[in-house]
Amino acid sequence: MEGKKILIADDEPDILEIISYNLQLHGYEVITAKDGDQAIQKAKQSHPDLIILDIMMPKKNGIEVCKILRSQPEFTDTIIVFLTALNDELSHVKGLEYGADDFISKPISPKVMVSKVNSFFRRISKPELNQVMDLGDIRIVPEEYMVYFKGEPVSLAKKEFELLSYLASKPGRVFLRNEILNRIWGSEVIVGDRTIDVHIRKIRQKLGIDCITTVKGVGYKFEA
Amino acid sequence: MEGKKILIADDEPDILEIISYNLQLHGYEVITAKDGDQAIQKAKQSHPDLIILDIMMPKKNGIEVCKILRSQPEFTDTIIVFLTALNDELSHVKGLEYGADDFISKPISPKVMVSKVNSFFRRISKPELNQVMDLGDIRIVPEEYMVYFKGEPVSLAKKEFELLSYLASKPGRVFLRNEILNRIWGSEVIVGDRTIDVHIRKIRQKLGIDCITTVKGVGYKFEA
DNA sequence: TAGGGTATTAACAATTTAGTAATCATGAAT
DNA sequence: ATTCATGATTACTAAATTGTTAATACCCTA
Repeated sequence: MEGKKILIADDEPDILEIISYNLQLHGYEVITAKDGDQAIQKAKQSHPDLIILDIMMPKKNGIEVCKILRSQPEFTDTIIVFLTALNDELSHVKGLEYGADDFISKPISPKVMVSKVNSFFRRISKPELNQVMDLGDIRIVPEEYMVYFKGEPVSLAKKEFELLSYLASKPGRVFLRNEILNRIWGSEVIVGDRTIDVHIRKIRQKLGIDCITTVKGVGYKFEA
Repeated sequence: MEGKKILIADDEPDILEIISYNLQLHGYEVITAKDGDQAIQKAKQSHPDLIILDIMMPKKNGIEVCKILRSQPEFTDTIIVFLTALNDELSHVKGLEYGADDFISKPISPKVMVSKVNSFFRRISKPELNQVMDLGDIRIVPEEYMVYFKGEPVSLAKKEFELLSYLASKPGRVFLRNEILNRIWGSEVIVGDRTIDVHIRKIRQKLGIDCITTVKGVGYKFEA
């Protein structure tokens, strides 16, 4: 990943050190911050592509930082990820509310950290994602969060839209349930088994046609 | 190839000696056996990545050894290769029928032997799975969980698809019923003997042509 | 050509998996 | 404060897949 910028905020210098060292080894540009205020300040001046926030930090905690950044237009597209203690359910919930994209549980090995970071970038670097997609009768316009069926606008909710865009990003290709969960819900968020189905159903309902095919025991695929 | 284990079974000590010496020079770990029974015993205790079997051996011949090993779950991914006399067509045919992956004709120079062995590992180490398979009129696209017959899409259920993909992964090679069970159902799951047949039937039915040949008493093979 | 073993087949039963509708919690909008 | 949309969950239903059985059919060999 050539020269992507990552901001890491944590109050433990050791962690900051070891993580940033390893990420730099893999070609990332790393900026560090040791508390919440610094995180905000550095984020504003360097515009990172990915921000990793420890929840527990002096000055402002990770959630506050996230909340503040998310409210600014220039950070709407930035990936924001939290570092959380292993079973910190509350932070997960709070984090999601304030626009976190995913979570990383501590403790974590540098190796795993790097691979997680790689996957975040893989996730967003899909070029299709911000481009208008024309697929037969269906046109997906990410900019507007809108889908058009034969020219008629159909408004989908956020999750529905993301789901449809994801599937449509590679028509014909089957996406496993797990892949979908990881991509749309994040790797550490656990949602019930039927949740995907329900969203799929809503999409089918709203579009009026069945452009999504079920592959039993495997997953779903988009077909024009 | 760092530390791959190779088992060679041949009843001529000279051949054993010269081949194993040369393979060791190239960084392979070599185990030798001088007859069929020993080959089976050593295979079980050392779990080699590649097994080279002379056809003509005391105790049990190469084909018998192959058949026995192939029916055990732990050897489904092991490459098994036969040493055959140059024009021994019959052994070639028989060998394929009992699950050999390839043949090496005798006499063979150590140099050629080493390069053949290298190529076996190269072939195996790249995961062919997920790759589109084009086999005459039939095209298998794992990504889509779809099979095309003369361009026409044919949708198979999960098990059917897995089964077909497996057989088609090596056209001409016969897969023993046990191998199929181990690979598609896993070694813990026990299903009746007729189950495979039924799935094979469905595949034949859906595809409309008989690309799967029955080898009575042994197993099935894919043929384009 | 009769018999043993083996595969094919169709019908059925079991199991697994997805679809659905109703419901709840939450936050945003009015 | 009430309403509304979203998103998740639940319990139930529907459907497809998968496995079994049992009645043939097939082929080799004697």
